Amino acid sequence: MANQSSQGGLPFDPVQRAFELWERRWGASTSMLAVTSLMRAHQLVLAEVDAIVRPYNLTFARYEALVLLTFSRRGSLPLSKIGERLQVHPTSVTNIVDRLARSGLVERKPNPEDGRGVLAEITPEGRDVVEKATADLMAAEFGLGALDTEQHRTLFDVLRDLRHAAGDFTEPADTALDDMLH
Amino acid sequence: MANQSSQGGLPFDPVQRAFELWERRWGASTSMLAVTSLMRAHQLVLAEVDAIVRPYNLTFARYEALVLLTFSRRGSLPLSKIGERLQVHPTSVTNIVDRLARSGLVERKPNPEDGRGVLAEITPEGRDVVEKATADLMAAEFGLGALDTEQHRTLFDVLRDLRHAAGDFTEPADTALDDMLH
DNA sequence: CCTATGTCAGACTAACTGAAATGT
DNA sequence: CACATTTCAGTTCGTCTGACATAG
Repeated sequence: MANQSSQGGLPFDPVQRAFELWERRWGASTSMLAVTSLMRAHQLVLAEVDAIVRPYNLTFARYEALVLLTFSRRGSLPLSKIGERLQVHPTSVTNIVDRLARSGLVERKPNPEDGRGVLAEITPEGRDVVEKATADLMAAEFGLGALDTEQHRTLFDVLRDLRHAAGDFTEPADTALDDMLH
Repeated sequence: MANQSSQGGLPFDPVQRAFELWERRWGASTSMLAVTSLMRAHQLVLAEVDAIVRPYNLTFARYEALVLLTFSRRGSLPLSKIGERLQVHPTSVTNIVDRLARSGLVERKPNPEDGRGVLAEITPEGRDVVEKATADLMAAEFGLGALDTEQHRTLFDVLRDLRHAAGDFTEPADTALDDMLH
């Protein structure tokens, strides 16, 4: 993407600097430290994955929608389901699917089970693009190559607590994933 | 903000579900798991802090710019410095400062040390708004009240490694912050 | 002359509101 | 009828490019 965030490189950690100044003014706040870290890390990672996926005329959001379709049994899903799973606004789903359809990666179909509904169905070309983009993303380790598996897992664990508290899902904590990773 | 992301609440963890399906198709990728977690957590936290700060007619980005100004010696900074510190694009800085100026929280001044430059200077009303918004954010623990100090710190540590690898800053790892927090 | 600072116009992504069409 | 699904028009936010005026 060669965007703003990938060129800078300050001689000090701006997040830590902000924390120190903050502390003098309002007292130490570890949540401020964590939130600031999260915002900045997100910006950097998003820039990287967007750049990787850009040659396929995708954004990361569009890529995620495409992946979701490949995971469905029939290769198609109602737009409403896409919005629910990816947590994107209905009008944004319309927009994302339009964009994918214009690129020929997806087709709009009427939903045979619901006259109101529209299905987005992935095309063969869409499947091809997903495979290629996925290979690139995995080769680049989604921009997280500098972290080890332990750290990936730590991130997931802490952020899962966060997401759960924020209402992202209601399922009680389970151990299924622990089994898979060990 | 009462936006899209705060209403849903799936009966299962969508990130974990995606990871499981992913694994069957392309093999386990802990970086995929971490990135997906990061994206989703960011969305939720941003929605929360934006909502907290909204009554002051601020977004979190505008709030951050305002805080940065209160940290400066003279209460003013060149727009270029603001962009550098917050990692936002020059045209976005112009935009953010315009918006703050329209609300009377900031004033544009010519830079006496550089005829090309413009300073954004925080107004007394701006200082007042920062104090109030900060109190609200700290009361809400920046939306991270569900996590403990240990987890905040863990998040910072892992994300600092990530940011460092992504070129956010060049300083070698140091222990100053460890001293402060223990 | 070359570079840095900021602004402007214009495109793009995505979220949001509110309203409407269409079906269940 | 109330409700759900999707679309549309219009707004906001922030990023980006490319061009430009101005000044170091």
